[in-house]
Amino acid sequence: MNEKNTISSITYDDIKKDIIFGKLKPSIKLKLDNLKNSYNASLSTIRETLNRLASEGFVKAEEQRGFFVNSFSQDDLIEIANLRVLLECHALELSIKNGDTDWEGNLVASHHKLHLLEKETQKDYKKNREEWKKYDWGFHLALVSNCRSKNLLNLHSILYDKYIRYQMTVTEYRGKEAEEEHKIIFEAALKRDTKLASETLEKHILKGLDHTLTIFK
Amino acid sequence: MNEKNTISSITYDDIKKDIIFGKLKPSIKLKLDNLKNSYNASLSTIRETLNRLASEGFVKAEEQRGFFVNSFSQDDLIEIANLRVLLECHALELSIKNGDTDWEGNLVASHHKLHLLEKETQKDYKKNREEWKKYDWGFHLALVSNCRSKNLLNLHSILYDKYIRYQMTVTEYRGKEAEEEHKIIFEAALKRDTKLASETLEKHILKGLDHTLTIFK
DNA sequence: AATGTAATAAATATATGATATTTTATTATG
DNA sequence: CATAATAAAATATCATATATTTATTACATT
Repeated sequence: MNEKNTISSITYDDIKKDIIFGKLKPSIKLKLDNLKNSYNASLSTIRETLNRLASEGFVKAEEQRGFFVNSFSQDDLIEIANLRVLLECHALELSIKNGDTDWEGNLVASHHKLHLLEKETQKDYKKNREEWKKYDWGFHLALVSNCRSKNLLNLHSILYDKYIRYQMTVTEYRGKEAEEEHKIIFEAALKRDTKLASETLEKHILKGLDHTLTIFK
Repeated sequence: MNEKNTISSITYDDIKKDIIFGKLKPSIKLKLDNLKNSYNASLSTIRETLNRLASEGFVKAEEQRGFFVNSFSQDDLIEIANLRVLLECHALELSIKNGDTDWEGNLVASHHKLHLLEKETQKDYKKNREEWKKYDWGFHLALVSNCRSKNLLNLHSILYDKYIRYQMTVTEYRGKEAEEEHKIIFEAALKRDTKLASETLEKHILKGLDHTLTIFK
């Protein structure tokens, strides 16, 4: 149920994915005619998609001059990381407070799946990036999913993707350290240790930021 | 310079405004053909606009079933108010910390203009709602404008509009009390009293929430 | 000859109207 | 009264036409 049927939504997913994983590189111009051919959709459909992505901040729309993949900058990355800390830690705290059995079960499952994949990822990061992102997202979403604010969850998911877009350009996997952080956050959340969970999550995001900032050096 | 030339951007502004001020009522279906006629634009242009507004959360898009003005609910309003507190107070604190002369000047000006208009507004709120919103926004923007995070400012402006959409349906003006809060925030910001400014801003938003919640009773 | 400006051509974005597909409403049938 | 078949309405998509921007060329000035 709730399948994505329309060309529009398929195109949206495809282009967004290509931006996040760097197939469509920062700052490049998105020429409508090119996109039309590579994504097999009409101009109107492409424009709808780009307008949506522009609203979310993955694409920059310049009136009558066209669309561009949003550029990278150190400041932008720092802003995004800090906002992610603000929203995700807040959501995590709410989530833990509201914590119920379903949430806990889902959290255990998603951490387990992430943990399994982390081993694979260490072998060949580049190859497994998409998979890794899927399970990392699954875990972080499970953490905050019980915050009872759809508005907050929406904002958070966009911010997560923006953060990850930068991270996906870094060639080395942060690995061991990040896994350890995941584990601490996970266990703290189960124990309802809001403070430890939130503080470790903040560290986790900011250390990821540091790791990613190397691309600007 | 930087004028809004395209039909698309004009239509976007118009429809957004009509949603915020309740001319397009919550939950109603936005039939493309009707909009096409009332806003004098082609179907594709209307669709572009609605896709943008859907991304921002003013419109709900249901695949192959069309577009609807986002519905009202008590929970949604509470979520929005709380998120506005989180983001706006955070931005205010940053803004005050970075506070410079330009920021201060702009703040004085915008508070002055708001103060002048508040007197007018008391006479005939319904008539002056649009004007009031413009100056209230001017003041709140001036407060946070120095936070040095474009990402934060973008999110904040959308949240502000969502909050105000609810408030615009309330017939009575909160008046005196809100004006007093504005004044305290303003003076605290000038004195660089971050704590007082932030705490009063939080109260201000939450009292506005209470006032608006009456529409659900 | 080098540089700046104006005129033209090409590329591109914007906007529209026509067609195809899907959903919703209506009618017919068991 | 429920279900199936049909008709109507609405959405989604596309192909084409118009307007704007960008690139190229020609011309004039120092």
